[in-house]
Amino acid sequence: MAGRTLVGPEADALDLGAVFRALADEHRRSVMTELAADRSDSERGCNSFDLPISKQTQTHHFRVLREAGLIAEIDYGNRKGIRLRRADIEKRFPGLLTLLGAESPGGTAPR
Amino acid sequence: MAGRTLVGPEADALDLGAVFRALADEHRRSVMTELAADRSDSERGCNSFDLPISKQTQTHHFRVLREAGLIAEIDYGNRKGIRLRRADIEKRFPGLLTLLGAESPGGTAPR
DNA sequence: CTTCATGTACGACTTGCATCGTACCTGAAG
DNA sequence: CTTCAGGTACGATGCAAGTCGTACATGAAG
Repeated sequence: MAGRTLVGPEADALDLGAVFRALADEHRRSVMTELAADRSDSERGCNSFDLPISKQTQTHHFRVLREAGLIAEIDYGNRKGIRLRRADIEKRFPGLLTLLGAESPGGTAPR
Repeated sequence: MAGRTLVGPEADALDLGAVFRALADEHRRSVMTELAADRSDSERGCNSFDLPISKQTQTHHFRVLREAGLIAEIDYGNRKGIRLRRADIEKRFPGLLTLLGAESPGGTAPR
């Protein structure tokens, strides 16, 4: 029941280059935007994001997000959970998550 | 004497994906970090950044930064000036420039 | 004019990366 | 046990991007 938690680098070791590279992809950014919008930071299933890509590619993207230090993955064996590392991100790069929310209001929004 | 100013998209049209893609490259990020650190926002020559890459590649990188809306290029014909679009960036993505300054304190810094 | 430094245009090369096909593993349900 | 869904590992593929070589344009200096 208790799965092993896979985490990337520690909070102080987060690399801004890796973070920007991770957030450069549309699919990964949409995942992060959803996670950042949920203030409860509840654990989510990794197929609850409705990504229009195959399973293998999703695995790849979640790995990139984890290695960038943005999320933690909880491995249950045949299932996987995703959790946003909000505290660590805010500690190392304050304001980054707020920035993700600023994507719609004025950008692609029809207003 | 007065060169033509080349600017990318307007402030409201800045795309977060393009911005992250632009900042994902080490060389472009170093340029932006230097620009963000100079609070006077003075115009700078484009070879004042000591980039360890060829002229052609520098041209390419500055073009990417301009098309992402992060800088403006002033064309003097045989010379070029670089200016940070601080106001526009702060208006659309407040806190982004501050984030660039957070690269050293705790990351690659020797402490 | 010629010379020179700066920057660009075009093309080629190489690397990185997103994507998917196939095969395999894991745990739950039957 | 078998079946099945969720996830991973590995390899292949196609495309985007960083890099540079060659050639050319621009304006200043001589």
